[in-house]
Amino acid sequence: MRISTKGRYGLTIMIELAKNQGEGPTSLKTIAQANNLSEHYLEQLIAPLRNAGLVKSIRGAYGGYILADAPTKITAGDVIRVLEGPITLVEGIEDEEPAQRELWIRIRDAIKSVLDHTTLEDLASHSNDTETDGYMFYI
Amino acid sequence: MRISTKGRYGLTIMIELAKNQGEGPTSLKTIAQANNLSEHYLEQLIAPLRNAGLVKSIRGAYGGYILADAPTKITAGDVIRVLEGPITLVEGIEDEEPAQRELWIRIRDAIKSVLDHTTLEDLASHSNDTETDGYMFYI
DNA sequence: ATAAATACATAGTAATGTGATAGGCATTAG
DNA sequence: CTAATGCCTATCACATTACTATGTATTTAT
Repeated sequence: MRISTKGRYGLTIMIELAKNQGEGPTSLKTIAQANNLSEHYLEQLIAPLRNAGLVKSIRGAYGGYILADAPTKITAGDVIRVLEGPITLVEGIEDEEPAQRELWIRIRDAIKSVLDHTTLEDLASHSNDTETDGYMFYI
Repeated sequence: MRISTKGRYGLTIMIELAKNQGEGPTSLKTIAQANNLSEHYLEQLIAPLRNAGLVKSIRGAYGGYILADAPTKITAGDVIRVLEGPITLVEGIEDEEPAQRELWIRIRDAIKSVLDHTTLEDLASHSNDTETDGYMFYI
């Protein structure tokens, strides 16, 4: 139950685009350098985001990417769903054991609620928070 | 962001033990056959549950496993935590990008709340529900 | 005592996913 | 034209998953 770097880096890209919104295209090179990530790897992550219509690309020199919609209209769920795939908490659809079904449903709903109510604007506006707590990321 | 069969089958074992509570030890063979699972694989899953003190083993013929505590005292979180490891939503502890921190914290808290408030008794008492909806497992 | 049933242990393995790296083609501003 | 950038395909090392295989140790029923 881990969110891979796909989703995390994808969100990083989208947050950067949200911060630069209205200022012309932002290149992946810029984002990669600012976040110390591999530009080539980010290319692979933004391809599905483009195909999903979440970003628009401007090709050629001084090109880059812009958000396809306002930061208030794009949610973390939009991004995570594209990059982490059709997220299945459990795989077996015809689960022979109904005992666990309600548990997964409750967890799914909880995650879904958070993802779909957090917009890129929410995330971009917290970029300057600095408090850190490593344990916070363990369940 | 998927819960593997480790966690699922582990819960299956624990739910079976909860249902048979007070009726002597239940063998893995019985549980494996009832749920159409590999007994050998279940052996590997129950080892950490035993080491964590969630179940007790009775060796020898007509032995098996019993819950180490009442089904009302053991939560889904106890089981999932043991089998899915120290669950990290994200890995980087010293995250350079604080923008996403609050998102992961919210999701973590939501999942944690569900896992820690669902007991084996809750799960065992829903064993006979039969409604099915495949889409329910996608986020 | 013996045989059956069961827990306990270790190793191997095919398939898949992750997190990249490498190289090159296509497009466009200047 | 040239540099900057997007776009595309391939490859790869590593870890994880979901088992399977092959035992050994322990206890009970007979």
